[in-house]
Amino acid sequence: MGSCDSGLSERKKLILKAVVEAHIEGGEPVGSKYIVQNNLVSCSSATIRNEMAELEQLGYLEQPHTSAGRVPSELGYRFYVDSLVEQYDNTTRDIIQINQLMKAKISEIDQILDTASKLASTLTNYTGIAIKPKASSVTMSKFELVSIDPFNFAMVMITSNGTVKTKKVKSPIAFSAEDLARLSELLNSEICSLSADMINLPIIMNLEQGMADAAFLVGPAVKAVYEVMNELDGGELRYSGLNRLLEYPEYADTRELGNLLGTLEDQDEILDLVSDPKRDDINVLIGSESPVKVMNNSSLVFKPIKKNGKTVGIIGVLGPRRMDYKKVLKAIDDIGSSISGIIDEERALKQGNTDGGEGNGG
Amino acid sequence: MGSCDSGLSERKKLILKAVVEAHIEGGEPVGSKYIVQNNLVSCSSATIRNEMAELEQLGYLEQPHTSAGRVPSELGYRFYVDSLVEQYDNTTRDIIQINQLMKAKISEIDQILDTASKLASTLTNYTGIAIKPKASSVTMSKFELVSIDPFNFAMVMITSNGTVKTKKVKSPIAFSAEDLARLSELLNSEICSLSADMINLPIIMNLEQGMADAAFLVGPAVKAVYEVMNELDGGELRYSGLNRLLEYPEYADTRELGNLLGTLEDQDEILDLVSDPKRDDINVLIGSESPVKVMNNSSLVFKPIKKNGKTVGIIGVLGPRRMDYKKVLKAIDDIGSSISGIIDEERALKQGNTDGGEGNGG
DNA sequence: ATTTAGCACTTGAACCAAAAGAGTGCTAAA
DNA sequence: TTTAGCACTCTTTTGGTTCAAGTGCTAAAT
Repeated sequence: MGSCDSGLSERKKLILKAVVEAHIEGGEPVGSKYIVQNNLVSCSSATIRNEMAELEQLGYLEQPHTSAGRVPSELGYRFYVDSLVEQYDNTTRDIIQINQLMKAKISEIDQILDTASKLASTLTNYTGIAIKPKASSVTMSKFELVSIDPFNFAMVMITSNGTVKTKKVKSPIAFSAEDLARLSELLNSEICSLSADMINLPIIMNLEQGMADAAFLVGPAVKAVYEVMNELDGGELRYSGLNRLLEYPEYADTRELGNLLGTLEDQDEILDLVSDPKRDDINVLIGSESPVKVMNNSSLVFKPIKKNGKTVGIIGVLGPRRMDYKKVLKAIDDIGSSISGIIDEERALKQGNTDGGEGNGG
Repeated sequence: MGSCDSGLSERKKLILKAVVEAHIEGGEPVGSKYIVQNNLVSCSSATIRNEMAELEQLGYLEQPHTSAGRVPSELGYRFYVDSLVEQYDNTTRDIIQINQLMKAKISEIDQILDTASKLASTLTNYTGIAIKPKASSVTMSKFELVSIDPFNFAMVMITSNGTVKTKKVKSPIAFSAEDLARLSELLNSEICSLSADMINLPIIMNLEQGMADAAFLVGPAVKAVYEVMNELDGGELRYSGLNRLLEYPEYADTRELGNLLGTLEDQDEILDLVSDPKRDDINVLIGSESPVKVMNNSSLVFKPIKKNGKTVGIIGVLGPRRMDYKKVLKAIDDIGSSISGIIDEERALKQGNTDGGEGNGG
């Protein structure tokens, strides 16, 4: 294609590509030295410098300041991407098949909690959280594996209660597309409709046997399944309005926020934390009162949602330790009461309960 | 109540409360000078200093360093919160009524896009986005107003297509609970099932007349309704995996991220941006190629989802300008194709199409 | 004609010391 | 018991100096 030529010599293209990819990789400006040291182009640094100067003049590279390396300009990225797209258009695409997974129904209680969480966030201007009731003995009903690169793939799982979970899995050894397909087949045939405690050694060994020389994939995969099952077993945490926390200087350091988010993702800790409320009513955990270390500068206000005197969910607000407790307490209390009303109403409507226990798994 | 006493003198309580509230308000350590200047306690700064020193010894306050003001300790917050809760327990709680709103069904396409967005985020380690197809002529089917404080309330709205939207509204003048109730009644009776262009001046004047001396609420409320309708009219944007962006130094400055998020919330801009794709296939907007200023350091890769040759949704990935385009392009392309397959399959199932379109989009 | 080596130059980052500013603790007077 | 005043402490800001990285250019080598 002539348009792809752009009048750039092959070497310039090579250098441009090297700069773009090195910058994508590392995020820092790329110097001429780096390129020769990594054998990305075979000539001296001086030559690279000359070429880079020209590439800059042509608009493909930029210099943050005189004594820094080069960074791709927008045009540079554009050139890189266009050439990628071109090369990509001619490639056979391996299309992900995720039919059923995408169409999984979200349960009603999920929706209620989700809305509650959003409302809590809007009312208080902090992050709203909602915790789904325990759904004991979850099983998997479908697996789909998606390759990311030769060492990573994503597991998309649909569970018996209709939740879709995505998990990234890292393989110790590079795997092939065939390996992944085989693993998918095996998981779907062997693991589906098994609860967590039914996945025992014989089953794992069976899987490993089935995978033959790609048995190394079984361990990480099973671990991911376990994790998801346990997460769901212990309930599920959703949050909304994360961005509101960015307003507060407490979270100006991104690491602080990152840690907190990490903790939220790692739901176990939070779940442990709220699963044993001291008060039946509204609870306030201030800073390190919570056993979760990373929350030392944050507070959590939450309230269990009761149904027949049994906790079926939790809603709350997460924010800086110096949150406006007055506002938050009121909001959570109101929303909590409102939801309880809804749930009770639902119960009245369903009327199908025999022993007063819960009737649905989600 | 003896437990509330804690052996603190009334003045100490007053000072503690002042410090807590000032710190909640401002986020900075509170000095003795500040307290007297704002007339929070009526004595000299020296006295306050003495009291604060004692409060610190008692564990209610802390000093970040010698020459800083005081900050509430966890015990301080705890004391404050406990007294709040106590006072709160005796108050009549105004419970929010949001029955139907909470139970609104999320449409299937929403769920598909949501899952797609999550998957995109997992696969690429950036933020996934999904844009819902335009739903022209949305109407509102229910309003619920929730008071935040005398100057702010939240509007929770359920729309004809089943989406629940929450919006915070600021009133120019303080309003009462009765005002809000009346407004809610009026909105539900007058605005429901009207499309955006049917809300005209007579209707607004009618509302204002109905609100009588609280007519000042009508303007902001109608504006919020308008906004929601326009947002939904133009589609809806969802994102997931925001936290992944925190890993990248590009977003180390929280403001950068905050701006970006603000832009995402302000969906119009992004919607404009993607609603006119240059390619039918995969699109890449690099930095300031997008007309959205705030995205100068970010890139957006997206792909329209087609059905009968018509765009019914968009999925994509948002990340730093130096994103791994190779990975992202592949992921988006694959997911997009997959979704197209699903949608087509659905169409095949529904069979409601009169003008037989082409076979498949994938 | 092109590539390479060498060197002077530029410039942000890191570091340090001094000055400024804020708020306290303490003492002595009211 | 409260208040005024002042010395003291500790962070923040400022300014200047050094350091290291990477360049551009010139002259030599291929």
